[in-house]
Amino acid sequence: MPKKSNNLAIDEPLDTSTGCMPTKLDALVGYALRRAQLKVFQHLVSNLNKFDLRPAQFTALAIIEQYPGLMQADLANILAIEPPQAVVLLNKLEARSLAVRVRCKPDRRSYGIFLSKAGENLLKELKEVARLSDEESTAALTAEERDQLVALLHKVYLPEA
Amino acid sequence: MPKKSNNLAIDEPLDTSTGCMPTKLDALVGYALRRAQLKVFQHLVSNLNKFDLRPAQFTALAIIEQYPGLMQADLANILAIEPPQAVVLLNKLEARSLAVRVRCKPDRRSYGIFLSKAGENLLKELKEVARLSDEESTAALTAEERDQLVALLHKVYLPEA
DNA sequence: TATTGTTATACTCTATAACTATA
DNA sequence: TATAGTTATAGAGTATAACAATA
Repeated sequence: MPKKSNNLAIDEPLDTSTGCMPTKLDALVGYALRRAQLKVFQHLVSNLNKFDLRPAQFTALAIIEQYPGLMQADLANILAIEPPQAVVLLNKLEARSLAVRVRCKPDRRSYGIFLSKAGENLLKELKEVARLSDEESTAALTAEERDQLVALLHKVYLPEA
Repeated sequence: MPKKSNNLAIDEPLDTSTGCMPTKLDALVGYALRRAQLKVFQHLVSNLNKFDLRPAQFTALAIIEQYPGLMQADLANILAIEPPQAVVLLNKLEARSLAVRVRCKPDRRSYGIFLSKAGENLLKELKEVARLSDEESTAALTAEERDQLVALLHKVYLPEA
């Protein structure tokens, strides 16, 4: 019979030191998504620390490259953040001369946002860092499984499909 | 030839109103994970709002059910939060009489944490809510794809495997 | 001296309302 | 009046240091 070491409902003390305990919640998509996202995200955060950048700042640079001249409101929409957050984010990028706001001629309320040459160069490097960080934090997957995972995730969050 | 409507690098204004813009970043696992997680998580948040509960509180209830009598430090470890966060979380659960702290006889510094009968009953309901929320927010997936996704996510964040 | 839980604190992220300047 | 951007502020979530009680 099992030994009884104390008066609690569990006889064996839990060993929660291994970093990640499997629970019954793992069957939920939302729970599994959260745990996996947290791991991959934190790995990227530590890789971007060397550049004194946050993931959202890297994302913003990539979006500005893809849509040069876009307005702040569009950047906020694509990043899924509120306009006030876009302001502080852009302030930091502009203070580091990675991006610039250019007053729009036809509508002088808005700006066109562009990457600086320095921003372009840094982004090129960051993309490789992100790709590598991705592979490292999902090293348990084969390349094929990684593609499968990304395809399934797209089905979840991209419209139409 | 394409019409030129302004002096920006893009000729056509962006339509970012559709909720989610595809970008080149979608090829990154981390980015896709984040977007999908955000969508599924926010759906759960709005479903749990009816119960005035946050996802972490639901998770805590489920973990306490699985490991009745566990210590606060273990709960913190499994939830991947810091001990001070576990304190406020448990304070709220205890204030609503969903969980209880019981002083541990052999080591009077620690508590054993248990669900109340009300906590057990509520958790039963919450599990169904979470399962349904999961299915709704991943309605673009077949049941088989959902299982595939969960299996791939486990490979990413669970040890050994 | 070390450990469990706690308090206090701070820093980030997020969300909202109110303001400005243009339209 | 409506819109683009901004400011101010408040609420979560998260992390650390310092403390009390117990071992």
